[in-house]
Amino acid sequence: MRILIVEDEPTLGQQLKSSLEQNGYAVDLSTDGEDGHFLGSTEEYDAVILDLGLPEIDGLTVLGMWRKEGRNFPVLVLTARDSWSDKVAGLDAGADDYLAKPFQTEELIARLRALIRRASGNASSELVAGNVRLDTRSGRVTLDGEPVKLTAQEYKLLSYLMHHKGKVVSRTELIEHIYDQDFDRDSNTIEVFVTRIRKKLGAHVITTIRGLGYSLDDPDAAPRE
Amino acid sequence: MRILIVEDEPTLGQQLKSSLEQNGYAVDLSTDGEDGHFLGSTEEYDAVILDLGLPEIDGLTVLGMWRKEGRNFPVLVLTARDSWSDKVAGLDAGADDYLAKPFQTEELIARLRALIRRASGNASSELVAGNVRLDTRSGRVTLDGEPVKLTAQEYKLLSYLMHHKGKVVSRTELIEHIYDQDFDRDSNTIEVFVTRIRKKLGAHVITTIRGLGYSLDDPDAAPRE
DNA sequence: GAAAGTGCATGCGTATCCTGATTGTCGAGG
DNA sequence: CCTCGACAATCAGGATACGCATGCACTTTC
Repeated sequence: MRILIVEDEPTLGQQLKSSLEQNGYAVDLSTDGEDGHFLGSTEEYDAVILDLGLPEIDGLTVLGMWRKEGRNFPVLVLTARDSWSDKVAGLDAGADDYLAKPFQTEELIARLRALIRRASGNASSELVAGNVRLDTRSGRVTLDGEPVKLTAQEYKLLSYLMHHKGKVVSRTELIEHIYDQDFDRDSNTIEVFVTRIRKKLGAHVITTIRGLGYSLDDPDAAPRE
Repeated sequence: MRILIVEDEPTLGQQLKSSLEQNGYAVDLSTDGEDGHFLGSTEEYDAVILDLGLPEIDGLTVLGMWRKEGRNFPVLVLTARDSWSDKVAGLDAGADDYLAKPFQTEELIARLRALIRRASGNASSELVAGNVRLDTRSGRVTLDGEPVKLTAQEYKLLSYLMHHKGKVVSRTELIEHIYDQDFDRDSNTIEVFVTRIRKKLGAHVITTIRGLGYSLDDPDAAPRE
């Protein structure tokens, strides 16, 4: 885990740096807003500790610039000022947490842990097979990055196949998982939807295994010409 | 956005509830740990406000149980005690933010906003999708820069969709997050409000995915079908 | 008490699904 | 190598469930 500290008081900055390093973090320290902004824009950090009372550029300004640039690392804001209106401004400017000086180092570290945990918490569960991607959280499918519109049944079928990538899935298994309970077993709906999916995503995505069922293979895993 | 408050002091609890409701949240209120835990385990919340000093079961215990069950909504912890060791314990137990009593209601709401914003992966307090902008701080919505008047429910629905931009949101999910507990699940209210929002903002903002739900797309991110 | 907001019910139009028939492929055996 | 049977793919038309729009009654707000 890599942390950036932007803090103009050298004493406090150094003290924080060594505390965090003792806790296993890699720490970069910047003492003014301009330099700090540059580091945050160019390097990759898991979290940033930002002092509001900076010379030259205000901390809030720096934060706003990062957010405009699309930087979305979690930011913990430090300030000597203790009025709640400042807190509100900081939080609304895009800060994720707030700590008023003076503070206990233990508390800072605990909040940092919580921030990083949460930031990594919403990782999107994405299934990938070749040039097809299916995000189960958002329920959306892309082909070579281009979004593809699937109907409800098409999505269900593709989703099941991608969850069982590489495995041969029989028609009855598909019917059992896509439809509820009693459904006319001898109908060719599955074939119909396989056809439709192939039309939208390309024929190669779903392989037919004659007499057994279908299979969805990842070309990367099994390179074949 | 739907919030759960677990607070044993009835006066404070009610006061918080109405404050949040005035700010457009759907709020469930629980006055003891056991009931609160049950609600948090069974219903869908976007954030939880949890008092540590509860009768029967301790707040920290409740929080720990939720996290063990895999519940990962953001939790804001309240406590009368002001020692930092309690804060550390709370944060390590899985809390995402911390507020010591007494506090300003404005600060609570600001922190709540920040929590929800981060939980949905957004860095800025202003949500943008195409030519529609929604400022969560002021509760204003603009279309091509022109302010648009939305009713309370319309705003709630749009806000939820914008917090989950790109995701396909089912009708039940919308109902669960816009309304509190008891509400008739099978009604066409959602469709009605979708219609009304489309009338005000244009039909293109909300996409219908037949059989699955609705989705709010950013034209920049999704150029063509 | 007027005005605005909310939620339910109705009828309508259409995208989506399923069915059944037809056409197309594969593979074994002559 | 050709033929034939079995299985799979495709096509198109009708049925249906789904979502949309509108009107109306109830509630809330000022």
